[in-house]
Amino acid sequence: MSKLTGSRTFEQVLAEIERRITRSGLTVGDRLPGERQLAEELQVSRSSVREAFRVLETLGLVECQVGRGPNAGAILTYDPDGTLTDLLRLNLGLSSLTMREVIDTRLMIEQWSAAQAARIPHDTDSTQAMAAALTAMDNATTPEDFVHHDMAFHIALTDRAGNTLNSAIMRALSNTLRQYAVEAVHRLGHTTDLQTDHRLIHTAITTGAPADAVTAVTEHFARAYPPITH
Amino acid sequence: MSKLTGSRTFEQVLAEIERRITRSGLTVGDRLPGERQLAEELQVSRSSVREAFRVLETLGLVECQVGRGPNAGAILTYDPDGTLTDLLRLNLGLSSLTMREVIDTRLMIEQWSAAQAARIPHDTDSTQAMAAALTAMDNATTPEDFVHHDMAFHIALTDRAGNTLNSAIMRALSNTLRQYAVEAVHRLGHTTDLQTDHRLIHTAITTGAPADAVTAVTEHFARAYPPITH
DNA sequence: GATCGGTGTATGGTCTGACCATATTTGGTC
DNA sequence: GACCAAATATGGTCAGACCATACACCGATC
Repeated sequence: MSKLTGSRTFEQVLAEIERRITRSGLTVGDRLPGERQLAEELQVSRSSVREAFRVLETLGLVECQVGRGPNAGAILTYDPDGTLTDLLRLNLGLSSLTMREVIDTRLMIEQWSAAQAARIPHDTDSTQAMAAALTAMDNATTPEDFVHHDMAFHIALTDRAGNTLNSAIMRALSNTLRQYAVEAVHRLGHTTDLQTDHRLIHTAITTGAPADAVTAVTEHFARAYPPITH
Repeated sequence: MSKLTGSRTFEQVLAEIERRITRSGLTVGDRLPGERQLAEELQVSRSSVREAFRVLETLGLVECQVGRGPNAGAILTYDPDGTLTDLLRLNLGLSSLTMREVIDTRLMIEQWSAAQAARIPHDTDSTQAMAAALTAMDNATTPEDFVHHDMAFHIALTDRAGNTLNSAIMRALSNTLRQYAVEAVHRLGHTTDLQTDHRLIHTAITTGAPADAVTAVTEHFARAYPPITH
């Protein structure tokens, strides 16, 4: 239960909201009661409700909109990426995590995803996304632009494996590594080798060769994020 | 920057706190200014500071203690597990995630960790933790007790690979699967096969056989979490 | 001098009530 | 029917008060 049950009032509000979500079958897109209404229903102050909402918002479960109408209020949503990205960035700032660990975890997910993607039947969405990212990288003129489409390529690869949890983690890891990747491209000075890697990965997946896909991903990472780096 | 920069006041407070953490080299164990002081320094209301603190607390970066003295106030800490556990549980509640995805991600991490652990030199701490968990599982009398030590075994395995990010994710996944695992043990009716698996994994790691370790982990999961399950 | 106990105080936790900004809804006017 | 203005519901913010807690301080006692 961790932080969602406790003596503090806002934690009890959290517990009640979680109860309503699980019991009453609330799902993504549904609206939560307004702050004032929930405060009165639960006999707590609006401040406590608001603190609970901040927690839910941090966890990527609700989005809050001001104003009036069907789009206003707290809406249940699904966005773990933001939470995970914040979590990674702040822990990197606190030095309780190293860039190398982030890179290794991303390699782990991509190896796994590439193997899975090569085994399952074609998924037009993610396949097209990968192909589009490849050509976009060919046409990229700046490192920033290249990295943008590079991220799209690797995310599409992960999505193709079909595990939404891995996809969410992958997105957060990519966000965290974005600036790092831009600098890496600047250092390399060119992107031809990286694109060669990408096409090897792409071919291995589309031709259904899991082992080749894993090897290609591994070699790509060795080139893009050599072990020397901090 | 995601949620940490925005127009809302508490988001600016968050940005300022993050700035202080990264710039001023604040680290785990240090104290943040009190709510009242920070409110005055930043010329915002205490409510806004509190909402920012709730976010930081949710992200596992600070712990708040009431009272007075060196242990009171907001202390920088490091506990991503709690955040991730909440995140997983709530997303399972929202049905935006399935138990199977959680299990697959855990398998991925354990395969990777087992391979890493078998390659690196012995680490007395985690090696002893694994051995202790094995004997504790032998002596366990209830499924709850068994699962408790089973979790310790698998977490020690992951820790042994030396990636704190993977360890944090692994802990959260284990927490999420705890009840599920207890029920699985009840269904099985006995734990001898599981223990055989554990000892195979343990031996493969301590004798430095990465491939065997991966195989053993994979087969263990096939037994403990067969693909039929919901 | 050391120990014990009461008081002071800084801290987070909560509540109330007010006001603002925004976006939709409502209703009146042309 | 189209358009514009007022009403309204919503989150965002603020100020100020009070409570519970846990340590700090200081005096009395041994």
